[in-house]
Amino acid sequence: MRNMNSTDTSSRGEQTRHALIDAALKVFGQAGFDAASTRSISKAANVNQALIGYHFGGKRGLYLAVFGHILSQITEHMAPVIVTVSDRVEGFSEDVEMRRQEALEVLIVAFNGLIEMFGRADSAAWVRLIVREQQDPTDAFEILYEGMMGRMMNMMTMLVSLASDLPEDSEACRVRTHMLVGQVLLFHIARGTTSRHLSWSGLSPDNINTLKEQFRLSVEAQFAPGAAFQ
Amino acid sequence: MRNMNSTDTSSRGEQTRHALIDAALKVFGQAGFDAASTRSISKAANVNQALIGYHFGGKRGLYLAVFGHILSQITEHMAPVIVTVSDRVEGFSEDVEMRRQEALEVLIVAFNGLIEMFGRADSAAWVRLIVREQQDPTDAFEILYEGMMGRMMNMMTMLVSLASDLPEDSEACRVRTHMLVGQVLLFHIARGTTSRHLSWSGLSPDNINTLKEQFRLSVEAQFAPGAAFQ
DNA sequence: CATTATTAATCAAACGATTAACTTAGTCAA
DNA sequence: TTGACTAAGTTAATCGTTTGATTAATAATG
Repeated sequence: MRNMNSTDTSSRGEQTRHALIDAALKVFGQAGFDAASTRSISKAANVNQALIGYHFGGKRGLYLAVFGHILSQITEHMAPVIVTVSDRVEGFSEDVEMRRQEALEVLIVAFNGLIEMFGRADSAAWVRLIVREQQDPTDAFEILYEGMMGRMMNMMTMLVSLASDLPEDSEACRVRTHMLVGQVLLFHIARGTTSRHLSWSGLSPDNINTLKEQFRLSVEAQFAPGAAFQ
Repeated sequence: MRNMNSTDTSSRGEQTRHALIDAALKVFGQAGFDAASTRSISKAANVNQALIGYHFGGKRGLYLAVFGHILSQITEHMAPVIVTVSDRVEGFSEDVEMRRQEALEVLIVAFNGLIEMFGRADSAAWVRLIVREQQDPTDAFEILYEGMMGRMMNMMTMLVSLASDLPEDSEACRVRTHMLVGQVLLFHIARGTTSRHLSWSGLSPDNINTLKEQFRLSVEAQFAPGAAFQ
């Protein structure tokens, strides 16, 4: 019964699928998987409820399709960042101290890409979905991690290793990388506390700039030549 | 037949309420508010389903009661930490440099308290609930923030201010404080990524110690006398 | 004219809430 | 000590809704 036509990208069915994924992204993000009803999603997409079953096999199938969409969004945004990082890493100096400084710069570039991606207005919906999946990951999270997030974490870890004296595969290096990610992501994850403690409503471009600036100061201090990094 | 005290805290009803809150904490934490059914909660509590309505007015009332319970747990754990901090702050030196060093030490003590609290085995259930509430806070989150979390954030901000040159009410100071919290909390919030990137399953006492150690190194570098703070 | 897509209607299951009957426990007059 | 009386607590059953899924009939497409 169900059929995924991949040649007609703007066929009738394709439009419906797109409308459903778009609406589902918002409704799932707002309410979570269980609280979101297929009826509210189909209504938001201006589409008959039975079409969810027809095109995606069911509610769960639509949910997974949403994560496929998120993955493509993230990939699209981070691809140029990854290319930039790869290019610059190849040209790193032989000198240890110079290379540390270069790696530090690239590390900040990479994290700025992360901050900007999560700062985009339309990312708010899928940040919620990702956070929910983090709690007890399912197949949906697997799509993201295998597709992109794992790669990004490894890239960040490599840069941290180059910018410090920590071996790339050491636990300390991975923990410190994780902490850097935490410094950035909590502003998006813990909106409840963020909005109250900082009196920020949402994350304006100004707020994003403040974030990038303070993160840079923090990282430069942590990776300063004299810093006790072991 | 007059053994039972009339002002007792372990009357029949009180036992039922406790059993329900205990079970609800687990089920709500596991599945979230919507996916958790009153039937599954009452079954886990070995109690009739109608008693949720009788004792708490309904599902939502039980949910709020669970957050009241969480608040008391957090308060219980953090109270001694807050006392310690308050005491030591009062005895801080007049000398600026010495005070910075003292504040840094106390800051680490305070954060270690935070790390230990979230590291407790039984905290996993309510960490999930808090994270869920962070996304779009309701009355339930208000209970936590007004009751404890706001106070703690302000305390941390004060310590950051004393350990740096940042004014306590400056945006930079609050942002940096928030980043420190993020360094610690992401390990509990983003379990999906944590477990994959670090090959940690759950958070063992060893992992907690690693966390404290690496956090201390990070903070000492960030607050080193030479660090460019602001 | 056959494939693809859409529609309204309907299904059984699960949901939160509520009811009325029933049990337990503490109070107090006799 | 007893036993009727009352309030608090508990129980099984049922209420009306909403849920995700599925059906058969219809429409659009190329």
